[in-house]
Amino acid sequence: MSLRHAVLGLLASHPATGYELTQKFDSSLSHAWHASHSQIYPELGRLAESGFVEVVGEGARGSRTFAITDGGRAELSRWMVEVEPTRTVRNETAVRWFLLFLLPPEEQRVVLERELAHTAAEEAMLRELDTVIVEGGGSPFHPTVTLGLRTLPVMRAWLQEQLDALDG
Amino acid sequence: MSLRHAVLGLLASHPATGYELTQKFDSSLSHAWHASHSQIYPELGRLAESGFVEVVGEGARGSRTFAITDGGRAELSRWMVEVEPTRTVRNETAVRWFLLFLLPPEEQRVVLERELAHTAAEEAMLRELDTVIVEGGGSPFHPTVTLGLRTLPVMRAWLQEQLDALDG
DNA sequence: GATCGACATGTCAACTTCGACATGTCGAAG
DNA sequence: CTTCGACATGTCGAAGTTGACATGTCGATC
Repeated sequence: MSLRHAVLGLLASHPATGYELTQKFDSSLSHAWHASHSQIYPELGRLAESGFVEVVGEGARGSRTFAITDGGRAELSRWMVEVEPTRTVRNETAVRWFLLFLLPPEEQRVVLERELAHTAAEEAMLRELDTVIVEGGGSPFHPTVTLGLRTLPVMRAWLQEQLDALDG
Repeated sequence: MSLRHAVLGLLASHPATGYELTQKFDSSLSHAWHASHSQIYPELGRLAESGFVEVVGEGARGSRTFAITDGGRAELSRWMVEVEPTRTVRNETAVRWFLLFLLPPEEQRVVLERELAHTAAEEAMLRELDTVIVEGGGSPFHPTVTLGLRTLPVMRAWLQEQLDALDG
């Protein structure tokens, strides 16, 4: 279960409310792991019970800000360094790209154009995020943005090539 | 649920037994979707009930070979072209890379070296698969292998840079 | 003819995830 | 003063996934 350590990791970077964590799962972490608020709130409760996070403040509308504890930091390190990674992946887009060439050419074209547009949009979003981070003085997550900005053009070029091959 | 369409897609490429499909999920499809035999056999049953696949032969040890039907092919096309893709991803390795820079440098180094070794091994495996496919006269899945052979070196270079940055 | 590893299928309880429902607050704009 | 959208948390049944248990066959090697 990576959810537990993903939440712990986000809190290791900065204290946050469940709501803010949900937003981070929707934005920065969305390319690695998906989770909705209905998973995040119970998980925060379990992490608190384990002593890995604690409530450090209460704000408007009943919001509670959680922070990682020393025990939580130790657990995060232990998991990152000592626990053998689970290499299983679940990525519907990758399944679709994999199966694409079983379709008739005209259907391939429709899918390729949709994927090309989506990839270009992702790239634009990442470029914007990159600017925000650089101008904001950096972030421990910046290297991952750099990686995305290198892999997305490779994917976009590949999609374009496949599209060109349909015509050629 | 992509499992259904991943199984359907594999059968669209070639008839297969549940056992063979399990092997394909462990090898070629492993970078896109993970599933074990305990999911695949019941799914084959459900696909047969829906009329998307059918048993086309029985072999040794009670094995049954399934093939896609015309209805199955239509369903695969419908899903690929008309159903809006779910863009959610679940990738523990990506979570680990994302959280890496929250760790102390010495722990980063350990993780980076492990990931570098794993990425190099993946690359070697894909190169071998590429050779097998090219010598075997091609495959509808070959373009995806090409994509992997382009993205993996980008990732490997990135990992190496992060490692170099720890020393420099 | 015994053993062993790959082939082959199946079930099931525990756990994780999804999507809908539910409830309420706060600030801004009309 | 009402309305509306963002903020904020929570539960729960249904669906999907995992990992262990279970069972048996076939071919090759000793």
